Amino acid sequence: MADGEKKKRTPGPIDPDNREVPDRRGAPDGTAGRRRGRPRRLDPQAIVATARRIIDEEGVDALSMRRVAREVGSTPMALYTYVRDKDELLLLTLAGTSTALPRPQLPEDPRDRMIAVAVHMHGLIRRMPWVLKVLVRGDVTDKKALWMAEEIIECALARGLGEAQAVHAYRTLWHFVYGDLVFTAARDQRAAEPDRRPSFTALLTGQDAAELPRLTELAPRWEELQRYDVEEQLTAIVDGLLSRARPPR
Amino acid sequence: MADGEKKKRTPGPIDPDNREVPDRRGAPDGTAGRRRGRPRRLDPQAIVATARRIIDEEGVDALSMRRVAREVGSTPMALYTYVRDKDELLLLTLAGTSTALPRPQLPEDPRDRMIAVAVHMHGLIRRMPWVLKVLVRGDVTDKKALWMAEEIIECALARGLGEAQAVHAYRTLWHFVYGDLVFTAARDQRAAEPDRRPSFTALLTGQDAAELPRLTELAPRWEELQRYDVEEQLTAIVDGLLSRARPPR
DNA sequence: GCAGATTACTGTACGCGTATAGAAATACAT
DNA sequence: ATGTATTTCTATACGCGTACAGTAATCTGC
Repeated sequence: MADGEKKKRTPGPIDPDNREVPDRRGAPDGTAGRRRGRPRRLDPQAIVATARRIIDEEGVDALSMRRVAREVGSTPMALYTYVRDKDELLLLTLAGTSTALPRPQLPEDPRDRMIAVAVHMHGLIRRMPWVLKVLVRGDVTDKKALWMAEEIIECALARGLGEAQAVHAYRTLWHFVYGDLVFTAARDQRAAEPDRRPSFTALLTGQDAAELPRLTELAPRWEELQRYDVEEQLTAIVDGLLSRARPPR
Repeated sequence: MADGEKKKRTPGPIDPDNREVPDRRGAPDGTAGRRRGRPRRLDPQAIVATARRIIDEEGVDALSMRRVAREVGSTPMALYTYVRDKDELLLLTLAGTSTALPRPQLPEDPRDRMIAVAVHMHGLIRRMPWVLKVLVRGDVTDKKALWMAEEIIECALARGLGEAQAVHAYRTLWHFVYGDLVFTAARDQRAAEPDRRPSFTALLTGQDAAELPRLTELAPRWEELQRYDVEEQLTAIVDGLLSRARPPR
């Protein structure tokens, strides 16, 4: 009790896989021994379930700690017994969501397979854009999504990349996918707002034309030129990454 | 006045380039005619300047509308006469900041030049991580930063890419850079927190090993394997993108 | 002078995430 | 029984971004 760090947040964490963690402290064996302190009145699973329901029904913006607390019949701060902060709640909510996602049919060729997985990854998140905010915090915490990393790395290795190179390739692809999704989402949202801020292309005037001739030239078609096919870009990236392999002899 | 949309936010916007917009409404010619309504008591420039000072001195987390209002001797809501929301204030703050950034020496070869610009871009933002939050909202609003887009696109064209391809290449590079920065920042922050959440590699147990053999194998070295050299990855991406050029004949 | 019109600002309020302090409810050692 | 340790939950409070409604100060046309 001297000046060391105090232990906090002792309660068992919520397991993403819908199995209650049986409180390792109660009994040394597997049998969930009785807890020591005040008994729980909240069900950790119910908290996550409520959060998920709110998100499903009204979108991620409708989710608030106060709202969840109200709906599970408690106070906001009580939730903090089970989650460190709102982000953690989101993370747990996400972890349970992607459980039932079918894997697509994948090509045999490692290169094509890599591309296909990356495209799949992109499309997956594109359809549930709210996870973007969460994914930054905990990398891909969901085991159900790890097969994509596994596949990409495996393919990279099959094409002769070293272990480090293969992992780097995975991260590079993921970073691009993430960046693309963030900006696409931002642009979509911007387009939805009525009084949009002028695109930078509108700012290009006389004196800029001298310094930025190419941008000035392309400005009128800028919006249109921006739109690319993600698969094409991913293909290019994959080819670039795979070109780093030492040639198979 | 019937059922049309009401006009709001009539006040002239703040010009990023530190020149006051002279209120186009007062007089048709250039002379800044007298304004019509109640005279201003706040200086738009001062608002942005104060925001910038707070960020420089105490970091972006210290910035709040209330704080800025207090420091310019006004009320929070008064600021909303000049900026639509906090994000816009951040955007304006950013726009003025990057003014005095010197361009680096660049290689002549288009490919190397592309890579160099992308690396420069990455390093630039890496040194002021708070801009990440802002950049999503408005694309690159700062004219002083547009030369990088210009250079990249120009190089891509020089290497035989079509106009659309060149713009796509720029966006692809930018999306990757952005994604990389976001995740790197997130990881740095996570590492700084004492009680870090277990990395996914710690979650891999028995049954996972069967489904995810490669990840399980790499798990012990995961943290180390993640770290890549950005320039290497950018080089690979650039090469991949440039390989889409139709061969110069 | 005086009545709008127009612009700039004030006051109040809402819901938010969460820090902090303490109260309540249990198990366990005495 | 009685304290003590442990855990869970409650109460209160802070600062946040900003919606909304009103007030104040100026210009313009009469």
